[in-house]
Amino acid sequence: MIYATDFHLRYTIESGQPLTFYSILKPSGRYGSLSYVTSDGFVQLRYKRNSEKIDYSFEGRYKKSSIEDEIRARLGLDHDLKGILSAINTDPFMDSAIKDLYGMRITKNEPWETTLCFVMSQFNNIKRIRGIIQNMINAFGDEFDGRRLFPTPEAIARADIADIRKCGTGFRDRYIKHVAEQFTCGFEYDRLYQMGYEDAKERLMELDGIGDKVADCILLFGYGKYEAFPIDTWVKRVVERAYFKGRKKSVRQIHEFSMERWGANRGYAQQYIFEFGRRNKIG
DNA sequence: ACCCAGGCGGGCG
DNA sequence: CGCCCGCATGGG
Repeated sequence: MIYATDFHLRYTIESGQPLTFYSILKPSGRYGSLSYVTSDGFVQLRYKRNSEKIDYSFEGRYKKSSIEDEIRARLGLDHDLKGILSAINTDPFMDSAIKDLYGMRITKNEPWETTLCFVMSQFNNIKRIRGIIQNMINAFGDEFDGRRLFPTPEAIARADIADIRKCGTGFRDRYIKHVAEQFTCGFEYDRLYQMGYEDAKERLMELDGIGDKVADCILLFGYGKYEAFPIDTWVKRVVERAYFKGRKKSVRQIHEFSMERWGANRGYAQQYIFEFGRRNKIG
């Protein structure tokens, strides 16, 4: 049993971050049930009304002794949400986003899983990304008790590029193949945990198919580096509108602005801007 | 039919 | 640097 306060399950899951939570969210307000798959197994959660407790069950290669810590980490439940949000609440716009979405947390996913999902995300939409990821799970995931786990980089590295494309990846097929090969051999992705944000980002961007925005997503959702501020079409438009009277700004200028305004927790600021803008169709 | 989607790489000035 | 272009695919 996991205890969770200042937590909104639906906002967290629906805000486009842990894309492999492809499956079943049965929402009811801030509560609901959720099941997701990783490369290690399957997890089911029930966040119960009134008790603010999360019931869980799991199958796969998880250890009973550490599964609660893994779920807490994945859902961002150990973050000091109150403290972070009060630190980034610098203006009326952010204040309304925070009031609207209070309890939304930044999840911590596996680096490889995050990388695959966000390489897939370029020039794409969230609904279709989820479908393609599901296809890749079905096509390349190891079988466990009749179900498919999240595919390993090895499975995709040795796959035929035409079979990758059959999952619906489109032109991203060669990026996916390349990144999987690098994760299998040559790219020491665990080292990025020890590296500073700037260095880690530079290293990620050496890979074909990973640019400024995708690198920031990987660092934010896959490595827990909250200095990352992914700038997609939504965030760019919303920031221009809310903070620059609608004037066009370059990605570089928005990076500098976010750094000055929100500092070390600007990744959280980004997530509230993104989801608030998307839900209210601002931009 | 037309437009867009959590962008990126490459080529140009 | 900044700007512009093509890129697969499916849903509104």
